[in-house]
Amino acid sequence: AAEIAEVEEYLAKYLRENKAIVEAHAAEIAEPKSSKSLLEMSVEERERERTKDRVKLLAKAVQTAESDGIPNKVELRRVTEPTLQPVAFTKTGMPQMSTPVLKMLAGSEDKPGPLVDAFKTRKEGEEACTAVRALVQVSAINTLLESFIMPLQGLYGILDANDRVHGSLNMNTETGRLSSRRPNLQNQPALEKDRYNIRRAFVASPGNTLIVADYGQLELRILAHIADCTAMKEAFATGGDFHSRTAVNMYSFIQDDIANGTCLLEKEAGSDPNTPLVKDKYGAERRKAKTLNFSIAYGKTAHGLAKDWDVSMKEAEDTVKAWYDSRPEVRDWQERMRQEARRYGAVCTLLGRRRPLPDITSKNSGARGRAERAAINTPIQGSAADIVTLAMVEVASDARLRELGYTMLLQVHDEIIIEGPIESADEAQRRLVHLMGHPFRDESSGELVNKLTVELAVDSDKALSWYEAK
DNA sequence: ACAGATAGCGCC
DNA sequence: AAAGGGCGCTATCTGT
Ligand SMILES: Nc1ccn([C@H]2C[C@H](O)[C@@H](COP(=O)(O)OP(=O)(O)OP(=O)(O)O)O2)c(=O)n1
Ligand SMILES: [Mg+2]
Ligand SMILES: [Mg+2]
Repeated sequence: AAEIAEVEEYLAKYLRENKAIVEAHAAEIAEPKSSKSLLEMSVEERERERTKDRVKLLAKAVQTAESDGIPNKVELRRVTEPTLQPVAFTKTGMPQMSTPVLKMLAGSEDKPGPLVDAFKTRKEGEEACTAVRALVQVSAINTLLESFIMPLQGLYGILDANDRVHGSLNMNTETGRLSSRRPNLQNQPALEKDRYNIRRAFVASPGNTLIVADYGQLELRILAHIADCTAMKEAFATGGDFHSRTAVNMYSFIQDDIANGTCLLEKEAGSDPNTPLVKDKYGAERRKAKTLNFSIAYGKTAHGLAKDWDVSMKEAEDTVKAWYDSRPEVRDWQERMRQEARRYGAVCTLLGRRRPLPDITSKNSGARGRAERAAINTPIQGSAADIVTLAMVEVASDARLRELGYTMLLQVHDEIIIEGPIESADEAQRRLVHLMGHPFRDESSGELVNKLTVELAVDSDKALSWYEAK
């Protein structure tokens, strides 16, 4: 609601500033769109159509989505054609109207983009830029409302008689992960992105609690094991956290905080237990670092890095090089996986799940590059899925958890959620963490063990709602 | 009017 | 947008 109010306020301000224009063009706004294509029109007709589209755009922007909906791409295209040079084209050759393109065209309040020059007067151009900026915001919020809020409000028929949701878990992915649908419970907004507090809608039954347990740095641990990377395994053996380390490298203010003694990189023996860790104090920064770590690990190039993170090509190259130089075995292992894919047309996971990669020999460099990156990702992501599946089998069949009244609700790739009576929560939580940390069954002894050469660390929390369990 | 593709949002 | 990987949902675009 706060977010919607913010946008409405923005649009209201815009309305005040542009009301006169909208009113002055009431006639054109009322007039239906010409059925002719822009190409068939005379110069005068085309000019009138563009004026019409522009003022309709303004009118819609100030009305917000409730009445007429927000302008669609065709309308935006008609406003920007034909004087504006298209930035990019769709597959079928139409000028692209994607969000990055629109943002670029509209620019910022201080510095309008090229759209400003697409109109007869400067004033008209600035108005159009303001409208497009407003529309990009409204559009993003609309997507959130449509794909997360409205389904949970029951607008698409996915609720049962008690207003509960029962998403399906599917076995349909290339790597062995599960997916979830109707609703997708594996992509609900989380943490700072959960601006509507959607996760508060997911609650335990009365008398019960949710227990959430998530592996720490799961795929990096598996990479260290499979590639047999000495530096990574040593780091994990002493409680190392690569996402935190990367966050420190990325943000000088975290470095300062650590130098100041008011923050700790990782938990280590003999350190003050009251000093907060980077992981807890800088969670948002650590999540950005996580994205960077996995992006590089799974084949992101310096070019892509420079673009996405807005850094120089030099800095991007140094970053990728440093990442691999500190993990030489990973570089070699990835090359072996590409060779394996070329030789056998497939790669395998820890438990032997096999993914065919026919495009590995494609003459299309785009398709081939994709297959090469899949060849280095699938053994890791797929092995992580293997391990989580093993853990889920143990959780589902565990006699103690059953006695305590706990049932498994969901997995989110490296996270397992169970629900049961509050009074047994502590023991159930310890049990869940233990099962996830020791998901393999030893053939001879029948004991649950961890067969990897790295520890499987598990973070866990419990709460009445999913929102609180973080 | 329909079906498949695309765009843009979210998660791991 | 674009040479990180793996997904799903909704509205819209696009071709028939
Ligand atoms: N942008 C992302 C996010 C996640 N993953 C994969 C690798 C992760 O290991 C796994 C699980 O996601 P988490 O968010 O739980 O990440 P980690 O387990 O690595 O970190 P944390 O210690 O915060 O749980 O999903 C990925 O490939 N790309
Ligand atoms: Mg994790
Ligand atoms: Mg996770």
